[in-house]
Amino acid sequence: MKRSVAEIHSIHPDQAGASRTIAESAYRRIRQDILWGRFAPGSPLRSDELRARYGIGVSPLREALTRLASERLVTSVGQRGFRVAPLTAYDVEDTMQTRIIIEQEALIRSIRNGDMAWETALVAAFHALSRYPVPKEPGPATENWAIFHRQFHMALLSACGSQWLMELAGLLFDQAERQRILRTKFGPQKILKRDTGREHKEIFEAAISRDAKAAVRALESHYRTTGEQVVSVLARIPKAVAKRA
Amino acid sequence: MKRSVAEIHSIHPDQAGASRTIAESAYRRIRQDILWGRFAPGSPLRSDELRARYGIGVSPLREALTRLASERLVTSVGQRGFRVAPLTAYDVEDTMQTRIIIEQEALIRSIRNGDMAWETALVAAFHALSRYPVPKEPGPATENWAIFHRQFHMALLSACGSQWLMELAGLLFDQAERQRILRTKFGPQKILKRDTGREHKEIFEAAISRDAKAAVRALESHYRTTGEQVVSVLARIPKAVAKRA
DNA sequence: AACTGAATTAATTTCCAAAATAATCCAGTG
DNA sequence: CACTGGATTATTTTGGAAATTAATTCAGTT
Repeated sequence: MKRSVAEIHSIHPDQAGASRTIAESAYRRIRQDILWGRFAPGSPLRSDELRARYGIGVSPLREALTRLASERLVTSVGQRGFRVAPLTAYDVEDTMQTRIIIEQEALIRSIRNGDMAWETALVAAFHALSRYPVPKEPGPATENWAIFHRQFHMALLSACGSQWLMELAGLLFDQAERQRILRTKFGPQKILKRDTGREHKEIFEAAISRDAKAAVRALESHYRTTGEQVVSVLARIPKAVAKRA
Repeated sequence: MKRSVAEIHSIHPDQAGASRTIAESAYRRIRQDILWGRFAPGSPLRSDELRARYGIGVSPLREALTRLASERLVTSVGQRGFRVAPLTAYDVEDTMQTRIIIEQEALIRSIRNGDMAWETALVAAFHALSRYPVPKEPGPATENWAIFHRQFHMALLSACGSQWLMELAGLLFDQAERQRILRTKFGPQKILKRDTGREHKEIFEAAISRDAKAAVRALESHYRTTGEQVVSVLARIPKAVAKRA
């Protein structure tokens, strides 16, 4: 039994429709704030502060944090509350490698199974991404670019036929996304002697021409470079020092 | 940077120490009840009923269910509550295949990296599993066997060095575990013309003798057989009919 | 009968105050 | 001065009542 692209596509919170509950929307807002580095890695997420910040009660807040903990964006220790997940070189490395495992498989299957709908969606996603100017500095334009970026990468995999692979790929994508954002936000500007547009083009063209080997190679190198860049500026990223042992 | 076996080992809820909060223990108890098929796939999890059953308030209950939803053991639709995740042939197939991808990689790395501590832990886990009588019918003995079974499979992978791979393997193991339990609980008894003990022995011996190829092959066939058996009795597994469209 | 929609009932979701636990402070002691 | 233990304060966690939303019932109409 196989699933259509449309069925599997866009299962992720980011693109899902309007939130039906406060807990859901709190989850998204906090998630976004963590992804965009508005809380330093390791910093405590105190319930009163967050309640004030998002204007909600404890129950939906707790629900949101629990959910984020299960995807490793926050950590939680019983009776000692929640913190933004810290970030170590090990985490970056591990995320990158695991991501490659998952996406490699998904990409191969996608290229094998992809029908015309897949091609079309991919072309569209690539076009949107390539036409959107790569932002020079943080701001709302950057956040838009990030949406197109995510959609492009997910579109690549979307014909893989596996709900689990899609979900795990999304999960790890967002982990890497936080790392990437922290890097651009706190790392030095000049590190950017890298042509991301070209890298995407390479992946795209290999995928569209059904060259699985080349596509996987390009994707892997793309992720590897990102990972290495993050590691190289890790020291500059602010970390909240654990006050409470 | 690499992590020790001990660090990565036993990160999963099942084996973690005593729960520090009610929400945590509710999470475990409900989880266990779902895994062991005490709620039919698709059946609604009504908050009043669960509160009475586990003797807890709404807040920890909700937290537990949210957490279970994030690992796909329950589904949730905003404003319409939670249900035990349904089970389709697609789910079984997808879980199996994804599991193979993850564990294959983890097992290869584990065999490559495993030190003496890994070997020792593996020998111990295998011994415990092989000496424990394979239970004929459901009961507490079966639940004990399941613990040893899980520990053996995780011990195989425990030297892979990747936290993510371990976590994802655990997640998918438990998905497959629910499927397996549903099968033994509701499927016909006689299907058991299968020597699980032999299969484990094969995997174990290949791993210990550092034959990655053979180990992966044996593991894959082990999982494939399990998956096929589940699919074959899927129709017999009770499903709650959706009363509320 | 089949359909509509208002009224009723049932369920989930939220807020908040009380309870439980952890962190901090501080005086007293060796 | 370091250290212990008890009191104080800060924070998390929980239970339940109130608010919100969904499901059902049923009278009125065609």
